[in-house]
Amino acid sequence: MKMLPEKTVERLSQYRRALMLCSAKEKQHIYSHELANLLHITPVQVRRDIMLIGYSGTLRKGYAVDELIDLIGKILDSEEGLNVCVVGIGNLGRALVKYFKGKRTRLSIVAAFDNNPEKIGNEYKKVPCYPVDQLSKIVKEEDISIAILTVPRQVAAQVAGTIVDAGIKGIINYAPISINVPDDVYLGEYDMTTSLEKAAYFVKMS
Amino acid sequence: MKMLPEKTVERLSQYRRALMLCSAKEKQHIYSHELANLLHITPVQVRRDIMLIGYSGTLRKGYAVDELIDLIGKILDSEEGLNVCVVGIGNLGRALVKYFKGKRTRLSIVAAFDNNPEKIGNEYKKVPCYPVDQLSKIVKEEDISIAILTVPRQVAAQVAGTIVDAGIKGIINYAPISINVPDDVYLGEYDMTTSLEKAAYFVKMS
DNA sequence: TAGATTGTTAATCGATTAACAATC
DNA sequence: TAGATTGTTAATCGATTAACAATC
Repeated sequence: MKMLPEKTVERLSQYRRALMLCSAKEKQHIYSHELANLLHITPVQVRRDIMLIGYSGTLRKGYAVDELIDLIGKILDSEEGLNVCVVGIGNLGRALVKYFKGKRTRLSIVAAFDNNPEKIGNEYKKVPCYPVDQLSKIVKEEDISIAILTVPRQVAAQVAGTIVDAGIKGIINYAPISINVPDDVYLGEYDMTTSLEKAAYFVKMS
Repeated sequence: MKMLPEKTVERLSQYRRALMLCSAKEKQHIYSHELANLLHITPVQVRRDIMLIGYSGTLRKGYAVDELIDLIGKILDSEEGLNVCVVGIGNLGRALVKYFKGKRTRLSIVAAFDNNPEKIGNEYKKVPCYPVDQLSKIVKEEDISIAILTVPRQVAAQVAGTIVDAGIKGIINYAPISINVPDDVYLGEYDMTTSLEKAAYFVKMS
């Protein structure tokens, strides 16, 4: 299948989560406007996204919840699953491990890395913590393809280099500085300072 | 001044941080292409953003670092400063407090809220923790205008209601569900599951 | 049938990039 | 002068929304 637009991919992830809540409540069909309300977007956008993934609803009945969940799974998930590591196991790293651990069968956090001797060798939510200099080795052993970077600003660039050299294919960067990666490595940057300053600007201006 | 585009506001926050690092290294001028490299964007975009905020560089010399920092401050920061609270002081809430505390003079985290009795009454990085049912009172007393929401999914909707009722003007939602707020309240939603699933999709497809 | 809903194309909007004039 | 750089308009690109046909 052709690559979907970024924003559609983001919404598919959110549709799935909303749909799984519906499924848990035994709701079997859902209208585009209902799904739209759950995500606070428009019904047209929902229908367009669903059109893009090639699914069809039933007129006057809406979309079959479980079918749509399965289809989104086929699109978003890798058949064999992907392994993820967290680099930097401070508060933010632990929040991520705690949140993701066990949430998805096809996306699992299998290792953490840190340089604090007190943390190395420990497990957090059953995820073992290794020293950063073993990153390359463990990434190969455990076949890890995505790294979540939650280290302090000062070491972010250097650690990012280590991660890229280890052959990681995607990095999610929560460190408060932009990092540099080759073109063939996916990079998502999420900067909490920027989020907060942006909110402050729009609150001030409104 | 007229409202700036969202993306420009985000980049201004990042320009400022990069510029402050330059300033700390006693670098006094910076070219658009240097600033662009630090953020991994194009020089044209840097120049266009700087044009939008009405600043001018010097031909062949670039932009004066400290002047630009000051101007971005005038645009992003409120003169009187804004107060912020964190609602839900788990790992993620603590990560945010630890990271922001003392970072900005015009944007301070002044309170945390939680319902866990072990946390109430404690301070974390000098930020006091109150029970959620005192939110409205404390928000008024401390003149808080922005809330960062880091509570579990199950209670997010309800807590969001409490926050809106207390008169908060901006919410940054890190809870893994979309929340509903009136039109006049700024809402930024940052969903870590979506970030990770998006990365997985593009890694898989690349 | 009338109303509600899906599916899809075309128009619009917002953001980025290309092109280039100005000038040190 | 030639080359490097800023500043700005116009073109392009990507995403959303409006409009509407189809149909249960």
